[in-house]
Parts: sequence; structure tokens; C-alpha cells
Amino acid sequence: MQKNKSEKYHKILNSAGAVFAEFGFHKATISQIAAKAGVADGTLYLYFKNKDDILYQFINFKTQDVFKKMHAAVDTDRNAETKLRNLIRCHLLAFQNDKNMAIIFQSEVRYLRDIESQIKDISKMYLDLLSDIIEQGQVEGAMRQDLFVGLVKRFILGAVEGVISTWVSAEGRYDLVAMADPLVDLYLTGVRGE
Amino acid sequence: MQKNKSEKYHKILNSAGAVFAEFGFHKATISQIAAKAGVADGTLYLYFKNKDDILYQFINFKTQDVFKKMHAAVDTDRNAETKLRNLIRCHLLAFQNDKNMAIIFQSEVRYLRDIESQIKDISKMYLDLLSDIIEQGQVEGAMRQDLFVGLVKRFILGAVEGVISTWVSAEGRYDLVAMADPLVDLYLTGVRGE
DNA sequence: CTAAATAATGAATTAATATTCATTTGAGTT
DNA sequence: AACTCAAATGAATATTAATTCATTATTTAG
Repeated sequence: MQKNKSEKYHKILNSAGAVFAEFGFHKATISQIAAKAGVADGTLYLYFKNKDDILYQFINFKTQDVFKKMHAAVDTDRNAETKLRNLIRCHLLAFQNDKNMAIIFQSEVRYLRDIESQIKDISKMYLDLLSDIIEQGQVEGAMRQDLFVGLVKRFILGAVEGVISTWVSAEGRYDLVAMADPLVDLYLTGVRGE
Repeated sequence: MQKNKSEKYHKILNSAGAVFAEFGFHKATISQIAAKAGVADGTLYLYFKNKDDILYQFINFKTQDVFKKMHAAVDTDRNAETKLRNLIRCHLLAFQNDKNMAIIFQSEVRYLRDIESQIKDISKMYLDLLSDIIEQGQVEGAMRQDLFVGLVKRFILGAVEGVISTWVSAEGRYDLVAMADPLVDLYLTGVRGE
């Protein structure tokens, strides 16, 4: 198995992403991925330990990439509400720009947790980001003091994921990022009338 | 394949639920399920078309059961906010009482969508229930007029699912139903300070 | 230009298990 | 007790696709 992340490595990873997204990890075959990448079946095993490893590397790679962006997005402002808004916008944008990733994250994450428990829980870093924002918001007085942070962060992440999930089911036919502001608005002020 | 839903049919369905929940659908084997149900491998094929069909029937059965309960919960009151509260409470209770179902719904539903697109979208009825409640809330003046119902219902369902998902990850070690009121409170008034 | 060394190939092998079906069991009937 | 038929069995089979590895191609170094 080669060590350097050559062009071919990324070619295979991308092809795998497309095939996994279309057929699901279990129905996807090595031959399909190899064909799409324009290499022989055996070649995949020069770059990856096995089929599971391809999924693992895919998610690992994408996760790191997305989190770099999210951190950057949060760091652009000092205000908690703005941070939250930027985080959600960034999140939706990243998934909108990479539908394969969106599909795979949505459907294979639990299987992945089984095969590689060492992997950083994908939600974990996200939830930590949110905790910081909420706690800061409370200090600033912009968010209620009586919030149970453990629930609030789950509430926020769950709702974003739900919105992404719907968008995926709709084959990505509308603008996902446009949901960011209405969504944050719901987080902040809820549905209750004045 | 037998037609009547005999005791053995349910025995197998339950065993399958336990095995699917523990190992995941793909790693679970027919032999495991048969052993747990106390029957021979071949017997499963008298009651189910194939392995996929077992999962399909499991989800179908549980879905119907849960929806009966949810409808009943919503119908206990005329007030929109109360309806919402009862729905969420009922949802959390049903999943708390049946952890196998919770695990399977969380991880295998997308696979199912592939094998049996005829199945009613599991979220569909739920989302319709929510739409009705929200629209009623708007009429009553209890909920804001400017809500985008399509987003709000996704927002609500996503957040509940996120909360359930966390509970499952925590091996169900705390009281899930206790999350209902704080959660509904978040839906209604959001996180923003006064 | 030749010889290592490295990379890639893809047919053959392996492994895992879902599914089948010839046979057995057991309950009900005459 | 002998017969019938449905239900159940589980060893044998079929299938599917992941993985291997002997062979071939390509690149690099002297």
C-alpha cells in the first residue's frame, strides 16, 4: 500500500464517493469503483487496505476538510449569534457543494463507527463548537441562562441534519444555503407568536 | 410463505430486531436470527421472502404501531401547543420503550428506501402531523404567521431525531422522555435571551 | 541502453452466507 | 394404526464479490 497521497489515490477516493453515494456502501462493488477511477480492481489494494478502509479514508478526509472550513467560519466574528449564523451557513454550503459527501455522511456513519471506533466522532467536534458558542452567548446575555447546553447543541445539530437530509431526498433541487437564515431564526426565537 | 401472522412470525421478527440492532443489518446473519428465535434457518423462509423482507416487515410493523400511538396522542387535545407537546412526548416514549427499534430506525432506514421504495416514507406521516399542528397554531395565533412550514416541520423532526440519536449513542442510560418538555420549550421560544 | 525497482493488471481464488429442497416430524382424521 | 398434509429442518448448493498474486508494464538510476 502506497504512502503518499498521489493523484491516483484521490481519483480512487472520488470515484468511491460517487459509487457509494449512488448505490450505498454495501451494494457498491470494488469493480465499479475501479472502473469509474479507470484502474484495475487490484490497484485499489495498492492504495487502500480493503473496502472498509476506502470508506474510512473518504469520511476522514472530508471531515477534516469540512472542519477546517467550519473553524474558519466561526472565527470570522466575535459575536455569538453571528458565529452561529456563520457556522450553519458554512455547514449547509459545504454539503450543498458536495452532495456525495452529504449522502454518505447521512447513511453510512453508523457502519463506519463500527469498523473504526478510533475515528473522531463526526458530531463530536461540531457539538464542541456549538457548546462554545452557546456558552459565550449566555455570557454575553444574548442567550438564555436556563438553557441545558447538552440538549441545545443536539437540538441545533439535529435540525441542521434534518434539513440537509430533506434536501438530499429532494435530489438537491433547491438552494440549501438559503435555509440558513430562516433556520437560525428558528433557533433564536422559536415558533411562538408574540 | 405463510400468510397468517402467527406467534412464530412475531418471534422471528423480534429476534431479528434484536440481532439487527446488535450487529447491524449487514453483519447480522440468518443463522443468528434463527438461533435466537429457536427455529431452523430454513424456517425463516416460510415466513419471509428473504433477508431484506425481514427488515422491511420489521420496520413496517413498528411504523404502523408507532403511528397509531402518535395519532392518539395528538387527538387528546384541541390546543396546538399541547398537541405538539404530546406528540413529542409520545415519540420519545415509544423509542425509549423499544431501543431495538430506535437503533434500527436510526441506521437502516436509508438502506430500506433502496430495497422497497413502495414503503411509506417513514417521515411522511409524521411531517404531515406536524404541518397540521403548525398551521393550526398559526390560525390560533399561538405561532408566528411568517413561519415557513416546510422548514419548521423538518426543524422539529430533525431535532427530535438528533436527541434520540444521542440517547442511543449513550446506550440509553438516561431518561429520554424527560427531554420532551425542554425540547418543546426550545421549539416554542428558542434560545435567545429576553 | 540496460537493469533494477516500482506500479499496475485482472484472472483465479477464497470466503462468507443467503437460499433451496429432499427429508423428517407431528398433528389431525378416519 | 395407517394415512394425509402442513410445518419444520438443516445439510448441501449457489451466488456474489472481496481479495490475492503471478505476470506485465512503466519508470528510474547507473
